[in-house]
Amino acid sequence: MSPRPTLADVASRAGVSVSTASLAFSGAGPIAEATKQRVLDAARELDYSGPNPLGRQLRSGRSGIVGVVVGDALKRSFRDPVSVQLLDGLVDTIAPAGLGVLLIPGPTGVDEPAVDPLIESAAMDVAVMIWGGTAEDPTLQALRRRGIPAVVVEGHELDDIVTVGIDDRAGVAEATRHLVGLGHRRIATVTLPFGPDRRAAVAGPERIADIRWKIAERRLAGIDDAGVRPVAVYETPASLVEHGTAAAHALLSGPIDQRPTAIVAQSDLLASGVVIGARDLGLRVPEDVSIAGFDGLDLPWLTPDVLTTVVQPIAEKGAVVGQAVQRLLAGEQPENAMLPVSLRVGTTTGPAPTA
Amino acid sequence: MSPRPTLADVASRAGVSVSTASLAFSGAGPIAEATKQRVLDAARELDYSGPNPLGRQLRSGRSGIVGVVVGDALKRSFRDPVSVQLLDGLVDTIAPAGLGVLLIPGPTGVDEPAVDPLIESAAMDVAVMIWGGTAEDPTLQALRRRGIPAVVVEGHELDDIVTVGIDDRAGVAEATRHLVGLGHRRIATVTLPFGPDRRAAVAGPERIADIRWKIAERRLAGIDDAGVRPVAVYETPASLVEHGTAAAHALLSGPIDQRPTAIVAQSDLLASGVVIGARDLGLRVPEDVSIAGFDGLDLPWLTPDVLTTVVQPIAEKGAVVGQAVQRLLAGEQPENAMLPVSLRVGTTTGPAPTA
DNA sequence: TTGAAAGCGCTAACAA
DNA sequence: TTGTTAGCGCTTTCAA
Repeated sequence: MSPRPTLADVASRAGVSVSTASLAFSGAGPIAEATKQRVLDAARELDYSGPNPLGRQLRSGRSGIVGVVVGDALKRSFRDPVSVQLLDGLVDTIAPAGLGVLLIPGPTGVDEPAVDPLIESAAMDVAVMIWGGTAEDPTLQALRRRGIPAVVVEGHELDDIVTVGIDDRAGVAEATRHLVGLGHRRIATVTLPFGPDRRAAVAGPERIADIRWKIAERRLAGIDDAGVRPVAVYETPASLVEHGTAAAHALLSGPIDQRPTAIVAQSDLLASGVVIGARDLGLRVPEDVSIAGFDGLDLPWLTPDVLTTVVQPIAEKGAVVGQAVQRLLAGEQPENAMLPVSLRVGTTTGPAPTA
Repeated sequence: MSPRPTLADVASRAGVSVSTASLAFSGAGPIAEATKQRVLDAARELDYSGPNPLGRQLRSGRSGIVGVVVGDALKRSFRDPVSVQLLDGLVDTIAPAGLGVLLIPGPTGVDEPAVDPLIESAAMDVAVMIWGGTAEDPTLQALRRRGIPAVVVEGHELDDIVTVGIDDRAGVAEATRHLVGLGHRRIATVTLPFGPDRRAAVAGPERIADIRWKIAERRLAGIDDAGVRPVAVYETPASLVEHGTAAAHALLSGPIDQRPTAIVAQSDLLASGVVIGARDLGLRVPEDVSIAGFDGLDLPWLTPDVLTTVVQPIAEKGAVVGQAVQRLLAGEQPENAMLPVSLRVGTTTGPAPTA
């Protein structure tokens, strides 16, 4: 089989110059209809399927690729519907602009601090980090070094990157106040990971003072904002149902007069795990314990129960990220964005037990 | 800010030729250690972060990109853990080779037959379709036209593409025989989508004769292989819990002497939905109705129940796809692969009710 | 409306 | 071990 034909082959077969042939495909300049047809015919005859993107990319200096750094192994990230829906909103927004998403696995753990080779050397015009990242993040540093602009979701606000987040602090505060209003006084919380050194345990004050990832920190601060001091802060290694279940077992096994009457989880997956764990222990939800989540997901397996949760506009967040990406590509400097959230009261929270 | 430095800038600052500078970065030839250091120093001084991938790509004719066509809107595809775990296995396998995954949304519906523009014009060396695709699939045709080799998961076996699948037909047959062995005679089945025109309804014979997507067809054939004629075939629009629940409502609402005593679902998500739906109707699982699934997922929210299911090696399937991709890149012609499955008996199947 | 020519940034023969 | 040279396939001035 012969090598793939190039634009030059097509041009010579059509009896025109390469530049004219280019025009026939790009439509980026005036060209006689007849000439154009001749070029396209020649292309068909040669089985030429259009300009090689590699040539175009080198010439334009643009790859049309948006690198998306997911928080972790894909397997873990994508078990989280929040990441997936965000990605979906992002793709929907940038696809019309001809941009594609390159998946880049994030750091797998503390022990393996090396960034994925794709971050060092893949062609991309912009990068998106969908889950946090600290200022000294090696990923961010590598991107900086390469001069690739970045959009960070739920991260620290830094000067040289664009941040897109939600008002999660206020959301958690509202959920907490809702519980206080129901008479709850012993409130515990189940959090997202504090940083790359993921743990599954109740966190002490020193540990809490050393939270790396902003998202956990802000949502924890929301409880404080509501004037509540949680009776326990349980840190999970990932936003997954099973970690919520483990948290429930740890938090709810104590004597009735000491165990929390309400639990605020920092994600819906964790919250639904807490619901399951509470039931494992023979507790009724919400009669014995009230449980609130965060995200506003649809959790079909919880039906008929509906989680009380802080609803965040996930797809919209993805769209906002997509817009920021396009603005960066256009050479503009997008503003940081902060999207609002709202409390949705479901069936998993109720009056505090009177006992 | 000045334009990004190029290899030529670095070379001239280091007082060497461009090709020597190239060697300093690629290590693809003999170079004196001192020279190399000089080049790297010059690079650091100029804030040069390594060769521009675009140049390398054009030169080599390779983008290092594997386009992965997901079955549908990402949102839907990635709610399916099977797709996600497959992708994870694939990424793990090809990442060490420096290959990246470009996400390409598949066709959204019948009404919108256009393929994603990325398929027509994104730079990629190989394409992977993670969920079926028929011979006349526009996606496959576009790839063919562009001369991009393809690996298809769970699809038709075609001459010019590599197929990776599992022995699902035998797996379903085994699950069905397990039920027959438990005394079940009235067995219904809940299937994956038949094709792009997704429906949620019991399918008649004509509809069944016109299944487009191989995966549903093969798993249905497995029931036949076990010598069972299903009392009803319920087709779902997607492998999601809620569709399984709807199927259960449709299949299990009839009078006790007519309703199926066992249901074989073509996925675990569907099966767990069926379990939930059966319980909604006040039926006990497995006392009143036995339910078997397919995939072998961990479903934390089903605990303490464990689904009886056909376990498939999903991550391994992803790895096999990754190997096929690399072989194609090496110019070889990989064999089609068919991976084995095995039945895992859980707590959701039991003896047929004696009534 | 078309063509000639330059060059995007890099790598790889080949020669020195 | 290093340098010279050519060119990957394309787009875009600029001139005709």
